[in-house]
Amino acid sequence: MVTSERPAGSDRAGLTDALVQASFMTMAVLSRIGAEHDLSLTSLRVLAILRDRRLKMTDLADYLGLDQSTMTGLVDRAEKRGLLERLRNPTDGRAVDVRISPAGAELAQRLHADVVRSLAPMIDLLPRPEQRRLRTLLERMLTPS
Amino acid sequence: MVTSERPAGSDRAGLTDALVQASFMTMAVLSRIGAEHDLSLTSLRVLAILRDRRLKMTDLADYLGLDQSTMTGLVDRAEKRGLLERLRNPTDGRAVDVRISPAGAELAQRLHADVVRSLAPMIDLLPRPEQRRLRTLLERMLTPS
DNA sequence: TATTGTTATACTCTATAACTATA
DNA sequence: TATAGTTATAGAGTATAACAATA
Repeated sequence: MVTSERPAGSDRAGLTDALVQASFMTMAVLSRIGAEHDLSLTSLRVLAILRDRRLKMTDLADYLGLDQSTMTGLVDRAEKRGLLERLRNPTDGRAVDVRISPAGAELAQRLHADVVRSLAPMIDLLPRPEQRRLRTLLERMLTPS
Repeated sequence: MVTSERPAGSDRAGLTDALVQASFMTMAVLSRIGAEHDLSLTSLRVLAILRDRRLKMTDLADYLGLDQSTMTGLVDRAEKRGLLERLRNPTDGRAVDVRISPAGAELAQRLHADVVRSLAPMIDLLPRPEQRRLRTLLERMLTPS
């Protein structure tokens, strides 16, 4: 779970705990950066996802694992702040597309740079070659090739 | 000018992205497991933290990076469900200690096992020796030794 | 005076249920 | 009928400000 003690039964438990702990640390950084711009973790994610994509409300909700009604509120608030735009879907009259605005794209870029910069102190606790190894291992775990 | 070496900013960006992606994946698993027991990610964490510790409200809030007033509500709800107990702090009349209850400890153990089991499919995408390497790298990053 | 915790308040996030419009 | 999206509603999570009790 969160604590770092390892029940001496399974090998997997140790890696699980390390992964969970690293995740909470990462999320804390993302949360702080979001909060500095009045953005929740979810809004941060929406912005990141829409950086290079235009999606229907439904697809966005599926992507985030949220209900459609939740998406409505999220997009409402982001649109009101000028970060996103709602558009008519050209092929389905019921659907609504969401696209990032120029201001939103600019913010998203700044946020990403901020995340990289904020995680650097943690990452740099590893020497460069180990950083590369860690990245490779994580990517192999994320991409069931 | 401080950096005369090849800055490898893109190196760091790659690891950052992998770390963020792995974290979101991990958090999704934790959220789902929490939701199955009507627990938020934060409540899940509280339970995990108190598994082997008894803490003052303030220390708990600091640990989680939350305001004290937020802790009040979290502990209220968990206490009402019989998962935690409030206790008088023996040395400071203002302070309130929080301790996990027997029922809470039992649930926490079940949750931890659930997390290990749920992350196993992802973890097992790596062969065992690589799992050990990943764990070592993560722990080295988490523990500024 | 400073610290600990709670309460009051307000806003965001979230899901469920009911609704409208389109397919 | 089924799907896409919104609205209404309710509850949890969160912070800020004001407060009481204790140090």
